Amino acid sequence: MQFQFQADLARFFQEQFQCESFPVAVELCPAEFSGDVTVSCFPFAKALRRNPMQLAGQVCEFLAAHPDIEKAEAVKAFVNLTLKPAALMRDTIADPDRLQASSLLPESERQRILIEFSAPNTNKPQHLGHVRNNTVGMATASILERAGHQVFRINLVNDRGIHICKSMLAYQRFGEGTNPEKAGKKGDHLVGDFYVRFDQEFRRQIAELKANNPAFADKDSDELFLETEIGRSAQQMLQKWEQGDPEVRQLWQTMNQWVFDGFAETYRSMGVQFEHTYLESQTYTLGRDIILKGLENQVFKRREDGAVIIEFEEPNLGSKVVLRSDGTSVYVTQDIGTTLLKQNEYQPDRQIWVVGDEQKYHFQVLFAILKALGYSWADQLTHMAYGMVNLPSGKMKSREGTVVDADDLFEEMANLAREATLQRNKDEVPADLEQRAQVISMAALKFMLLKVNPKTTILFDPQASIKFEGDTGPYVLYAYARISSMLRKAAETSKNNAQADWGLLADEAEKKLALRCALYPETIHKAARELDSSCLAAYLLDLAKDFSTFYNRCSVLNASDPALRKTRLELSARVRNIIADGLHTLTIGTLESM
RNA sequence: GUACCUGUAGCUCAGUUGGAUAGAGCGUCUGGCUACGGACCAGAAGGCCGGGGGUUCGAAUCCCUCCAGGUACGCCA
Repeated sequence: MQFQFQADLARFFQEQFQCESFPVAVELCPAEFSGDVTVSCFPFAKALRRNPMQLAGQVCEFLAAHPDIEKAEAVKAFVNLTLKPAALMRDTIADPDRLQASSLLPESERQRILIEFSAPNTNKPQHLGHVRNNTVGMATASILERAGHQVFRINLVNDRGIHICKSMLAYQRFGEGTNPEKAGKKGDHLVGDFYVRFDQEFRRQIAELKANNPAFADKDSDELFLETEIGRSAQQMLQKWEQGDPEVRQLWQTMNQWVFDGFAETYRSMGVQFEHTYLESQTYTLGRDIILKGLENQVFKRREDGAVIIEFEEPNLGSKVVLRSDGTSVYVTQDIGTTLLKQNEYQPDRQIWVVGDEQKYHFQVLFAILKALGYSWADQLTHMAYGMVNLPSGKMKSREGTVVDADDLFEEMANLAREATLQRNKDEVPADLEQRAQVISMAALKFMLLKVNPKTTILFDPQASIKFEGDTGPYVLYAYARISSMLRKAAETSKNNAQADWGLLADEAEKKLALRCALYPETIHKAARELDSSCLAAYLLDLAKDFSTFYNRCSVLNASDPALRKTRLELSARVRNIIADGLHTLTIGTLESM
């Protein structure tokens, strides 16, 4: 918000106290006081080293005489202002271009930003946890872009490793030559079934093993992996894969392709897109040379057993193996390699990883190593750690089948949205019913995930499902559809060429709505600066709520005179544009009717 | 054991560069349709902001401590 009187007040301070100029902030006046906006005098009191109450008196006196202000009232250290409607509208929404332009960051602050998210494994379909990652990743990228940054969305698919070999092995043994077409199943689901099948067989063998060897009785099953026949076979398969065994590679290629095809469909439903997808099978050896070079430069050292390690000065980080004693890479080594690759290929000013908060330590280690290696950009790396999605029964586990599957969830949600839409349109089934069901259900789901702070752990109750009423995506969509409907009607019935006159908008609800609109640019800035979609989601709810209040109090199409009607239509149209802009920034679509 | 995260209304969550009487939604209870679209609006009830101490004119917010829940600390990824 930027009002004329703020600049005037700043000048007043300069003259009155012979001081440097400092910014004058305003906020919305709380509902329990009368006024449109409030000036808090605590910041001035600090800057000027004066009594805040006394300052409030002076500020009140100055502003009461200001031509834009109808009434100024000092309450303790606050000055509550009622603005003249014409001035309020002039400084908030009368000029939509200004609103649009000010939501972009200044040129000097815009960066090239690379954001990596999703990063699925190719042994199973995606579940609600991945949906949160994808949604947060896409929305964050989109928010950064909206604020003026240049953004590159990157996926790094974990397409190799023991977990994939498990699915492959189970397929060889129990698959009977099936494929997605024969099974009538999405490829990622089919491969996931074999992952679960592997685990069943593994657990059967573990039980058998424990029954026959009392010594194993209290060991946990991960420790006994190589004691089982099927575990050893999976290990052997991984070794064959690494040696490039043609048969294993062929099967790997085939099953991975099934999964990629399945993922493509899931991504399409969600509107997820990447500038580039890296495959771990092509990058996993990259970090090793850098480690060896670092070993020469004494960033790392070789332990007696041959492993290469780094010892951190920071005690909480301890020490970390970066090359195994057999010379192969570990997880963090691979990430060092891919980070450098991305840095070289995209030359970003900043890299962001959207990865679960359980990997905080990993990223601390990664960033600390890159810093130790002397890369100047190493302090421009951010781990955007988000919380898990848990079920009432606890954590989701793919191999135990206790997950909310992404595709199933999308389908259920779309069914609910379709029913609700039909319920509302009993007379005539809308031609675009499918489209509506898709947009509404995705809006509900994404909004639910985006309105909470990314770092909170979400509890998702499948029984309670996802609501379409109250604090939801559909509520915001509904405000948009209502305005659209109103504007359509206005276009049909408009017979006059009345001019908008902003001074006519004097109702509480009209002023509140205009003020809310004016808060949009700073909300975008905050969301981008803090990588937090939730403040934008909360803003859109407030905006939609303020619109609904206005809509119920102030008649638009049947307004008492043509100029008032025209002005209210203009106001509504601006609200509609902001809702659309905001929802699209959260990667949520809009509907003209619902 | 050490580090980090979380603890706010019955439930799900906002609110921290310290500022007015702590806010929404759901649920519960009252009202509002001769409708510019009821996926709505107006209102009520519901809180020692996990406990205790401290700093401050002022603390949900900062510091200390305790309690509860979660996560991480692999030559797994």
